[in-house]
Amino acid sequence: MARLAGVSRSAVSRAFTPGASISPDTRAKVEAAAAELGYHVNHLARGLMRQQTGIVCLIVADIHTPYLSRLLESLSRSLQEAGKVVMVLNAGRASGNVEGALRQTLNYRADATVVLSGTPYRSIAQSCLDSGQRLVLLNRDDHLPGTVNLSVDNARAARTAATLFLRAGYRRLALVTSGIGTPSLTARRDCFLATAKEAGAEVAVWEGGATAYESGLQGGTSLFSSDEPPDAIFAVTDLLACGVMDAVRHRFRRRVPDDVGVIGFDDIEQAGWASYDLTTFAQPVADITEWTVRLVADGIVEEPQDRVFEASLVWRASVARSL
Amino acid sequence: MARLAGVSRSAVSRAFTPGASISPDTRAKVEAAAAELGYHVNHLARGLMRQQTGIVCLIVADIHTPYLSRLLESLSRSLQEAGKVVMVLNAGRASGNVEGALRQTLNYRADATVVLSGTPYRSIAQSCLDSGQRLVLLNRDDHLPGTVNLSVDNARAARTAATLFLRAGYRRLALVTSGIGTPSLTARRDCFLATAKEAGAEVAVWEGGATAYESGLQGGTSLFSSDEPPDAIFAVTDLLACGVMDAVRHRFRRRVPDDVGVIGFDDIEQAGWASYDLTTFAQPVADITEWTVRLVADGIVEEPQDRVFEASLVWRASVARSL
DNA sequence: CTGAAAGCGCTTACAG
DNA sequence: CTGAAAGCGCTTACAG
Repeated sequence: MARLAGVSRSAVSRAFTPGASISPDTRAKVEAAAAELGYHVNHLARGLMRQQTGIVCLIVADIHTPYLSRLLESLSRSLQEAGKVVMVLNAGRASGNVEGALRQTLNYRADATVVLSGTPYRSIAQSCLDSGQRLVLLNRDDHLPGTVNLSVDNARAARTAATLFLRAGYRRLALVTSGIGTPSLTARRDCFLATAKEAGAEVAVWEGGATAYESGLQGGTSLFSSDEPPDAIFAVTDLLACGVMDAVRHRFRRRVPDDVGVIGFDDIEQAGWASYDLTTFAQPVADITEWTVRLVADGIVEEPQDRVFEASLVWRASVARSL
Repeated sequence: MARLAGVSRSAVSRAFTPGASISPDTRAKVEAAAAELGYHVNHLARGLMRQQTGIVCLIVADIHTPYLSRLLESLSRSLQEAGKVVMVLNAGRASGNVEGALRQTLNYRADATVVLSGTPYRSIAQSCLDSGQRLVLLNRDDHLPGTVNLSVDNARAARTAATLFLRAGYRRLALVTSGIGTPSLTARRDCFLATAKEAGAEVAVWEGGATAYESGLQGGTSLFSSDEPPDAIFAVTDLLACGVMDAVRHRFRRRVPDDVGVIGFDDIEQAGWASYDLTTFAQPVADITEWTVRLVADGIVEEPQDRVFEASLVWRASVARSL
């Protein structure tokens, strides 16, 4: 390559390094040769010398899920636009775990890794930090020193949900959540329960299954099979909420929002579909993305700070308007 | 590292190479040292020497879409289990294009790349091939020599859809498709139209927008605003079908399947939800995944062969049973 | 602005 | 089974 261009290896290196001091003339020669040979800088070799590879790893499970796939889309796009390249490490049950993914992260000398699902052990996370990685955790509540936590104000949203129901005149509240107690879901549950209690309202709780449509279907069915079914249900996730609504409507012929109010969380695309028209809280995907890029790609060095973003209420038609 | 273990660099290399000749004794020493130092083999450097990096790139747009995110999940999981690591290159409009993604593929010396969305130019695809990459294209109809095409039998499915409608007694057929003429969508449209024509049935066509729920909503609305609305609609995609159903039901108060039959394509999760219960064709995700892994990770060298998989009919409740 | 040299962290014949 | 040496494809001081 250098030979064909008639210059030194250094020169070709400089030709592909933005801002390197090289004359337009030699650059042209290099570019011509590159075009002829189909030459592409080997970023792996480059990463070996510079102290960065340009790789940022995204550790995630349940990619097929509406919220996570949207976050993945947003993150991958923005990271890419910031000049990074995204490695996706699937940490689902069947496909290895968070630890294995974190190890890959080390093997490929990622500049940074962001954990969307699961919680890493302290020890391996520390290894990542030690290797110079930036580590950002999304929606975890454990705080590892040196990492950054980006999260959502679950407490406030859950409180709002309870308040909304009460104000609209619903009295027999219920909560549907999955059996997988991630920090986010637990926070939503606890705050909803606490707010209801303060207001003197009882809350029926259904907890089980994965965070999926089927669980919502089950939960809704179970709740409505009791002697005194609820008249308002906070489903801790839109997927659950869709299941709940379908149970309520198709299995029990109840109307939403007249007979029963429903609130979800995430604002997945389906929440806006006419069949659901679900009142919910929108995940601050843009904020999460923006800050992740800032932390991970822009090399902000100032003491990394945790952030809590608001999940904004999206008013739709699954809750009766206050009287 | 080698020093701490008291062995040569070669020895530590062999300790991490499965099947290398090394005594249990020195392996133990190396492992102990590795644990103490938190050492992880640098796969980038390794990739420089061996002729493979272990990286396989997935080029994809619209990751947030139900079908694509499911395929991505399946592919990433299986590739990972086969010992590969997945790089996701977002080729959406706003985030660079297929060419840019393919260039990254070259920069990172991927062992293989699979194109889920978009069609690469011949020239750059050729560069990938020249660099020794395996290149698999999903659902494209252009055939680049040296690449493998994995696709779905769109023609047959579309023919089946038309036949099903006709047999069930529907007479005023319609087709809803997006304005983006990907090979798959075009094939579905053309075969549906041809089959209907053979049977002497006219088909109203609505074509526009992205392949999304909103387009379906629009298409359904437009079709039903005419003097003679259809009584059966083949939506070329489930997302479109959901939009169509919502338009039909919520805007025109028609019943599915009594007043109008609907068939979709993809079998996304939502197609199975009680609010839709959509008859559709299931994408052969398992087949696609299996063959991709086989081609990409298992190093099958035999002359690469294109494959066409069947999309199996999933009978649900959006089409009336034949009389 | 340019080139020769050293080095990034590995692996792989090659001897032993 | 093991080590010394060469080399993968780059970048980066260091002189000029």
